[in-house]
Amino acid sequence: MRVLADAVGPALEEVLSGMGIADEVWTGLLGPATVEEHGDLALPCHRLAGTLHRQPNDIADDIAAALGPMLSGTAGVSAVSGFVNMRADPSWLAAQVMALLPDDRLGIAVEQARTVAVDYSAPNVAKEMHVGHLRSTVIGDAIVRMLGHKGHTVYRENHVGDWGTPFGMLIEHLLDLGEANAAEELSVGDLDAFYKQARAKFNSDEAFVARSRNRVVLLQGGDEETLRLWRILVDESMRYFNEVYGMLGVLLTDDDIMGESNYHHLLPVVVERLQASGVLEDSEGAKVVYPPGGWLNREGEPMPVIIEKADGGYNYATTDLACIIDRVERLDCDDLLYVVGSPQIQHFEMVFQVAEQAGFMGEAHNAVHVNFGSVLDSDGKILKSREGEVIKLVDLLREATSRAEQAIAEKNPELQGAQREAVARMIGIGAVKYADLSTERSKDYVFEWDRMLAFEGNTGPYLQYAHARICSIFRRSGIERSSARDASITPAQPEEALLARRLVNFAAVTDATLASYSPHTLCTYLHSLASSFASFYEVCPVIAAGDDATRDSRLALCDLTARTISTGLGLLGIESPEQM
RNA sequence: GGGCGAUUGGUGUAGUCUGGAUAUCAUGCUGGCCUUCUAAGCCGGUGACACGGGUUCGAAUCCUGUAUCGCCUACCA
Repeated sequence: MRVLADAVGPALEEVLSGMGIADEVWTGLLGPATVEEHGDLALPCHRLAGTLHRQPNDIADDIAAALGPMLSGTAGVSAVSGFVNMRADPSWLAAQVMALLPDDRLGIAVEQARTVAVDYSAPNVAKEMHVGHLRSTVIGDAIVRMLGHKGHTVYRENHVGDWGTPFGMLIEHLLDLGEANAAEELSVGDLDAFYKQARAKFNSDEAFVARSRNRVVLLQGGDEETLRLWRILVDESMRYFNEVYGMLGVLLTDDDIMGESNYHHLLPVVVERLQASGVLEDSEGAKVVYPPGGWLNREGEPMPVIIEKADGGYNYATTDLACIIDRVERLDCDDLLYVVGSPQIQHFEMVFQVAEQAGFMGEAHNAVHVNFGSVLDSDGKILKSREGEVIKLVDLLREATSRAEQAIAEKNPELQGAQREAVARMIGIGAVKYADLSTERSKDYVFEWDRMLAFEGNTGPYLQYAHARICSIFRRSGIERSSARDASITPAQPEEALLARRLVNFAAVTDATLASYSPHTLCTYLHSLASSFASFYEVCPVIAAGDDATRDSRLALCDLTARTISTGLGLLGIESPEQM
């Protein structure tokens, strides 16, 4: 509990410095009490025993005795088996919660603005978006929202795969189909079929292969007609991606597209600058850089980053270096975030090392690979679009929405028509997003329909349900939400006190979430908040509370809980319906 | 072969960075709770730190070895 730690800090410092304990020693020991009955904060004293030459129990007793009077009105202090425990005083807690009531930001501070580029989503033109693309898009979206809320300047960078050798093949297939037919084919959203047809011809038809190779040369050379055809592929794909983004409700727009083709003209510049900085070497006809990480290949020989291939072509790493230059020098970014899967850990480590070595980034720049685990099939293999039938993202989202609509029809038949559809969308999409955001991002997970579409337990709908119930209380009481905000809060019942404790932690949890770019931290918190609300809801009648003071206090707790849930879910890119 | 990472109740999962008291939550199974604000809910029971060493007053957490799994290991992106 950060607010309590801040509040008791000065008193602890006074007592412990009097005992000859340095600040950095005890601040490292102070933490949340691991046993809830003991309190909110604990200071284990066992490690002090050596330096003070006394028993941990005696040390804890002495600290507690000195601290107790000083913290009167803030926290109750006790000593148990070598731990000093501090429990927030109900009146102090009430004051903290009441301070949040009029605060639109619910305690979340605006920070000194940094400029941050977030690279995420990055689908491939003329390829289907499948469930594997979900994580980058959803995690990136949450990080973008949180950064913005903290006052930072954020550049959303959608690094679309819109360039490279497959486009020769794709353009020739487009011509074979005829432009109008091809556009039709693409707009239906069956990108996989289009890609597979092209690939099949490429594998079986030599004339087609020759045309494709020639077409790549024309594309690279800037041939106008070829570029026009390429544009059709890109535009049709982007139209489809935007449809998916619309269903998902993420912030990405056409303005955020910075595909690989945008960096194409910079690639020779990357080579020149690496050359100039003296790190570029020749190896087997290719131009390479050996970053300082001690990387080895299969044969145990030093492994380089390939900047320019022996045939004069460029690699992925070269484009990433061009991106770094662009983001640092044109956008003036402090932080570069890459929301990209874990298999590319080594790639990014090497690229970052090259960028530092060549002076593209300095001490002030902070490049982070926000990696995430793979989506696996039921055999534990990575879901790949090339083999087998892959679940299309749109199908997952449609299924989620339709299951949600079915659930509403059963559980709340009064919701009808367009309103029901809108709520079904919020619940269905919220469930899918929450399922993806709520586990630690670096872990792999096995894709299961029922896991992604669960509406019970630790799920998005559970949090939305708590929110909707609160809205319902206000609807029935006829009391305006805003009128609850100058109430006096008295957390008399244990359920009320627990709810208050959780509410007060929101800002600290949000900061911790952003510090590690781990949306699951916020998810875990919001679930515990919703859970403590549900317990409160069972035992603390609000509208039918015995007296006005209790009712107003509870209404204020409800209002604050609803705002915390909707703000928290909002930071994750999940909506909070008022009814469900 | 080398490198990186993972392993927590039947299942899924938090905690591991920064060691602390009785390991979180969910699901499953099980026993209760709808004439009062939405039962997508609440209350109770059940059940887990891969294995072996080491460091420490104290290890899921740090070090080390083993097993199993995943990823990466130069001209794909």
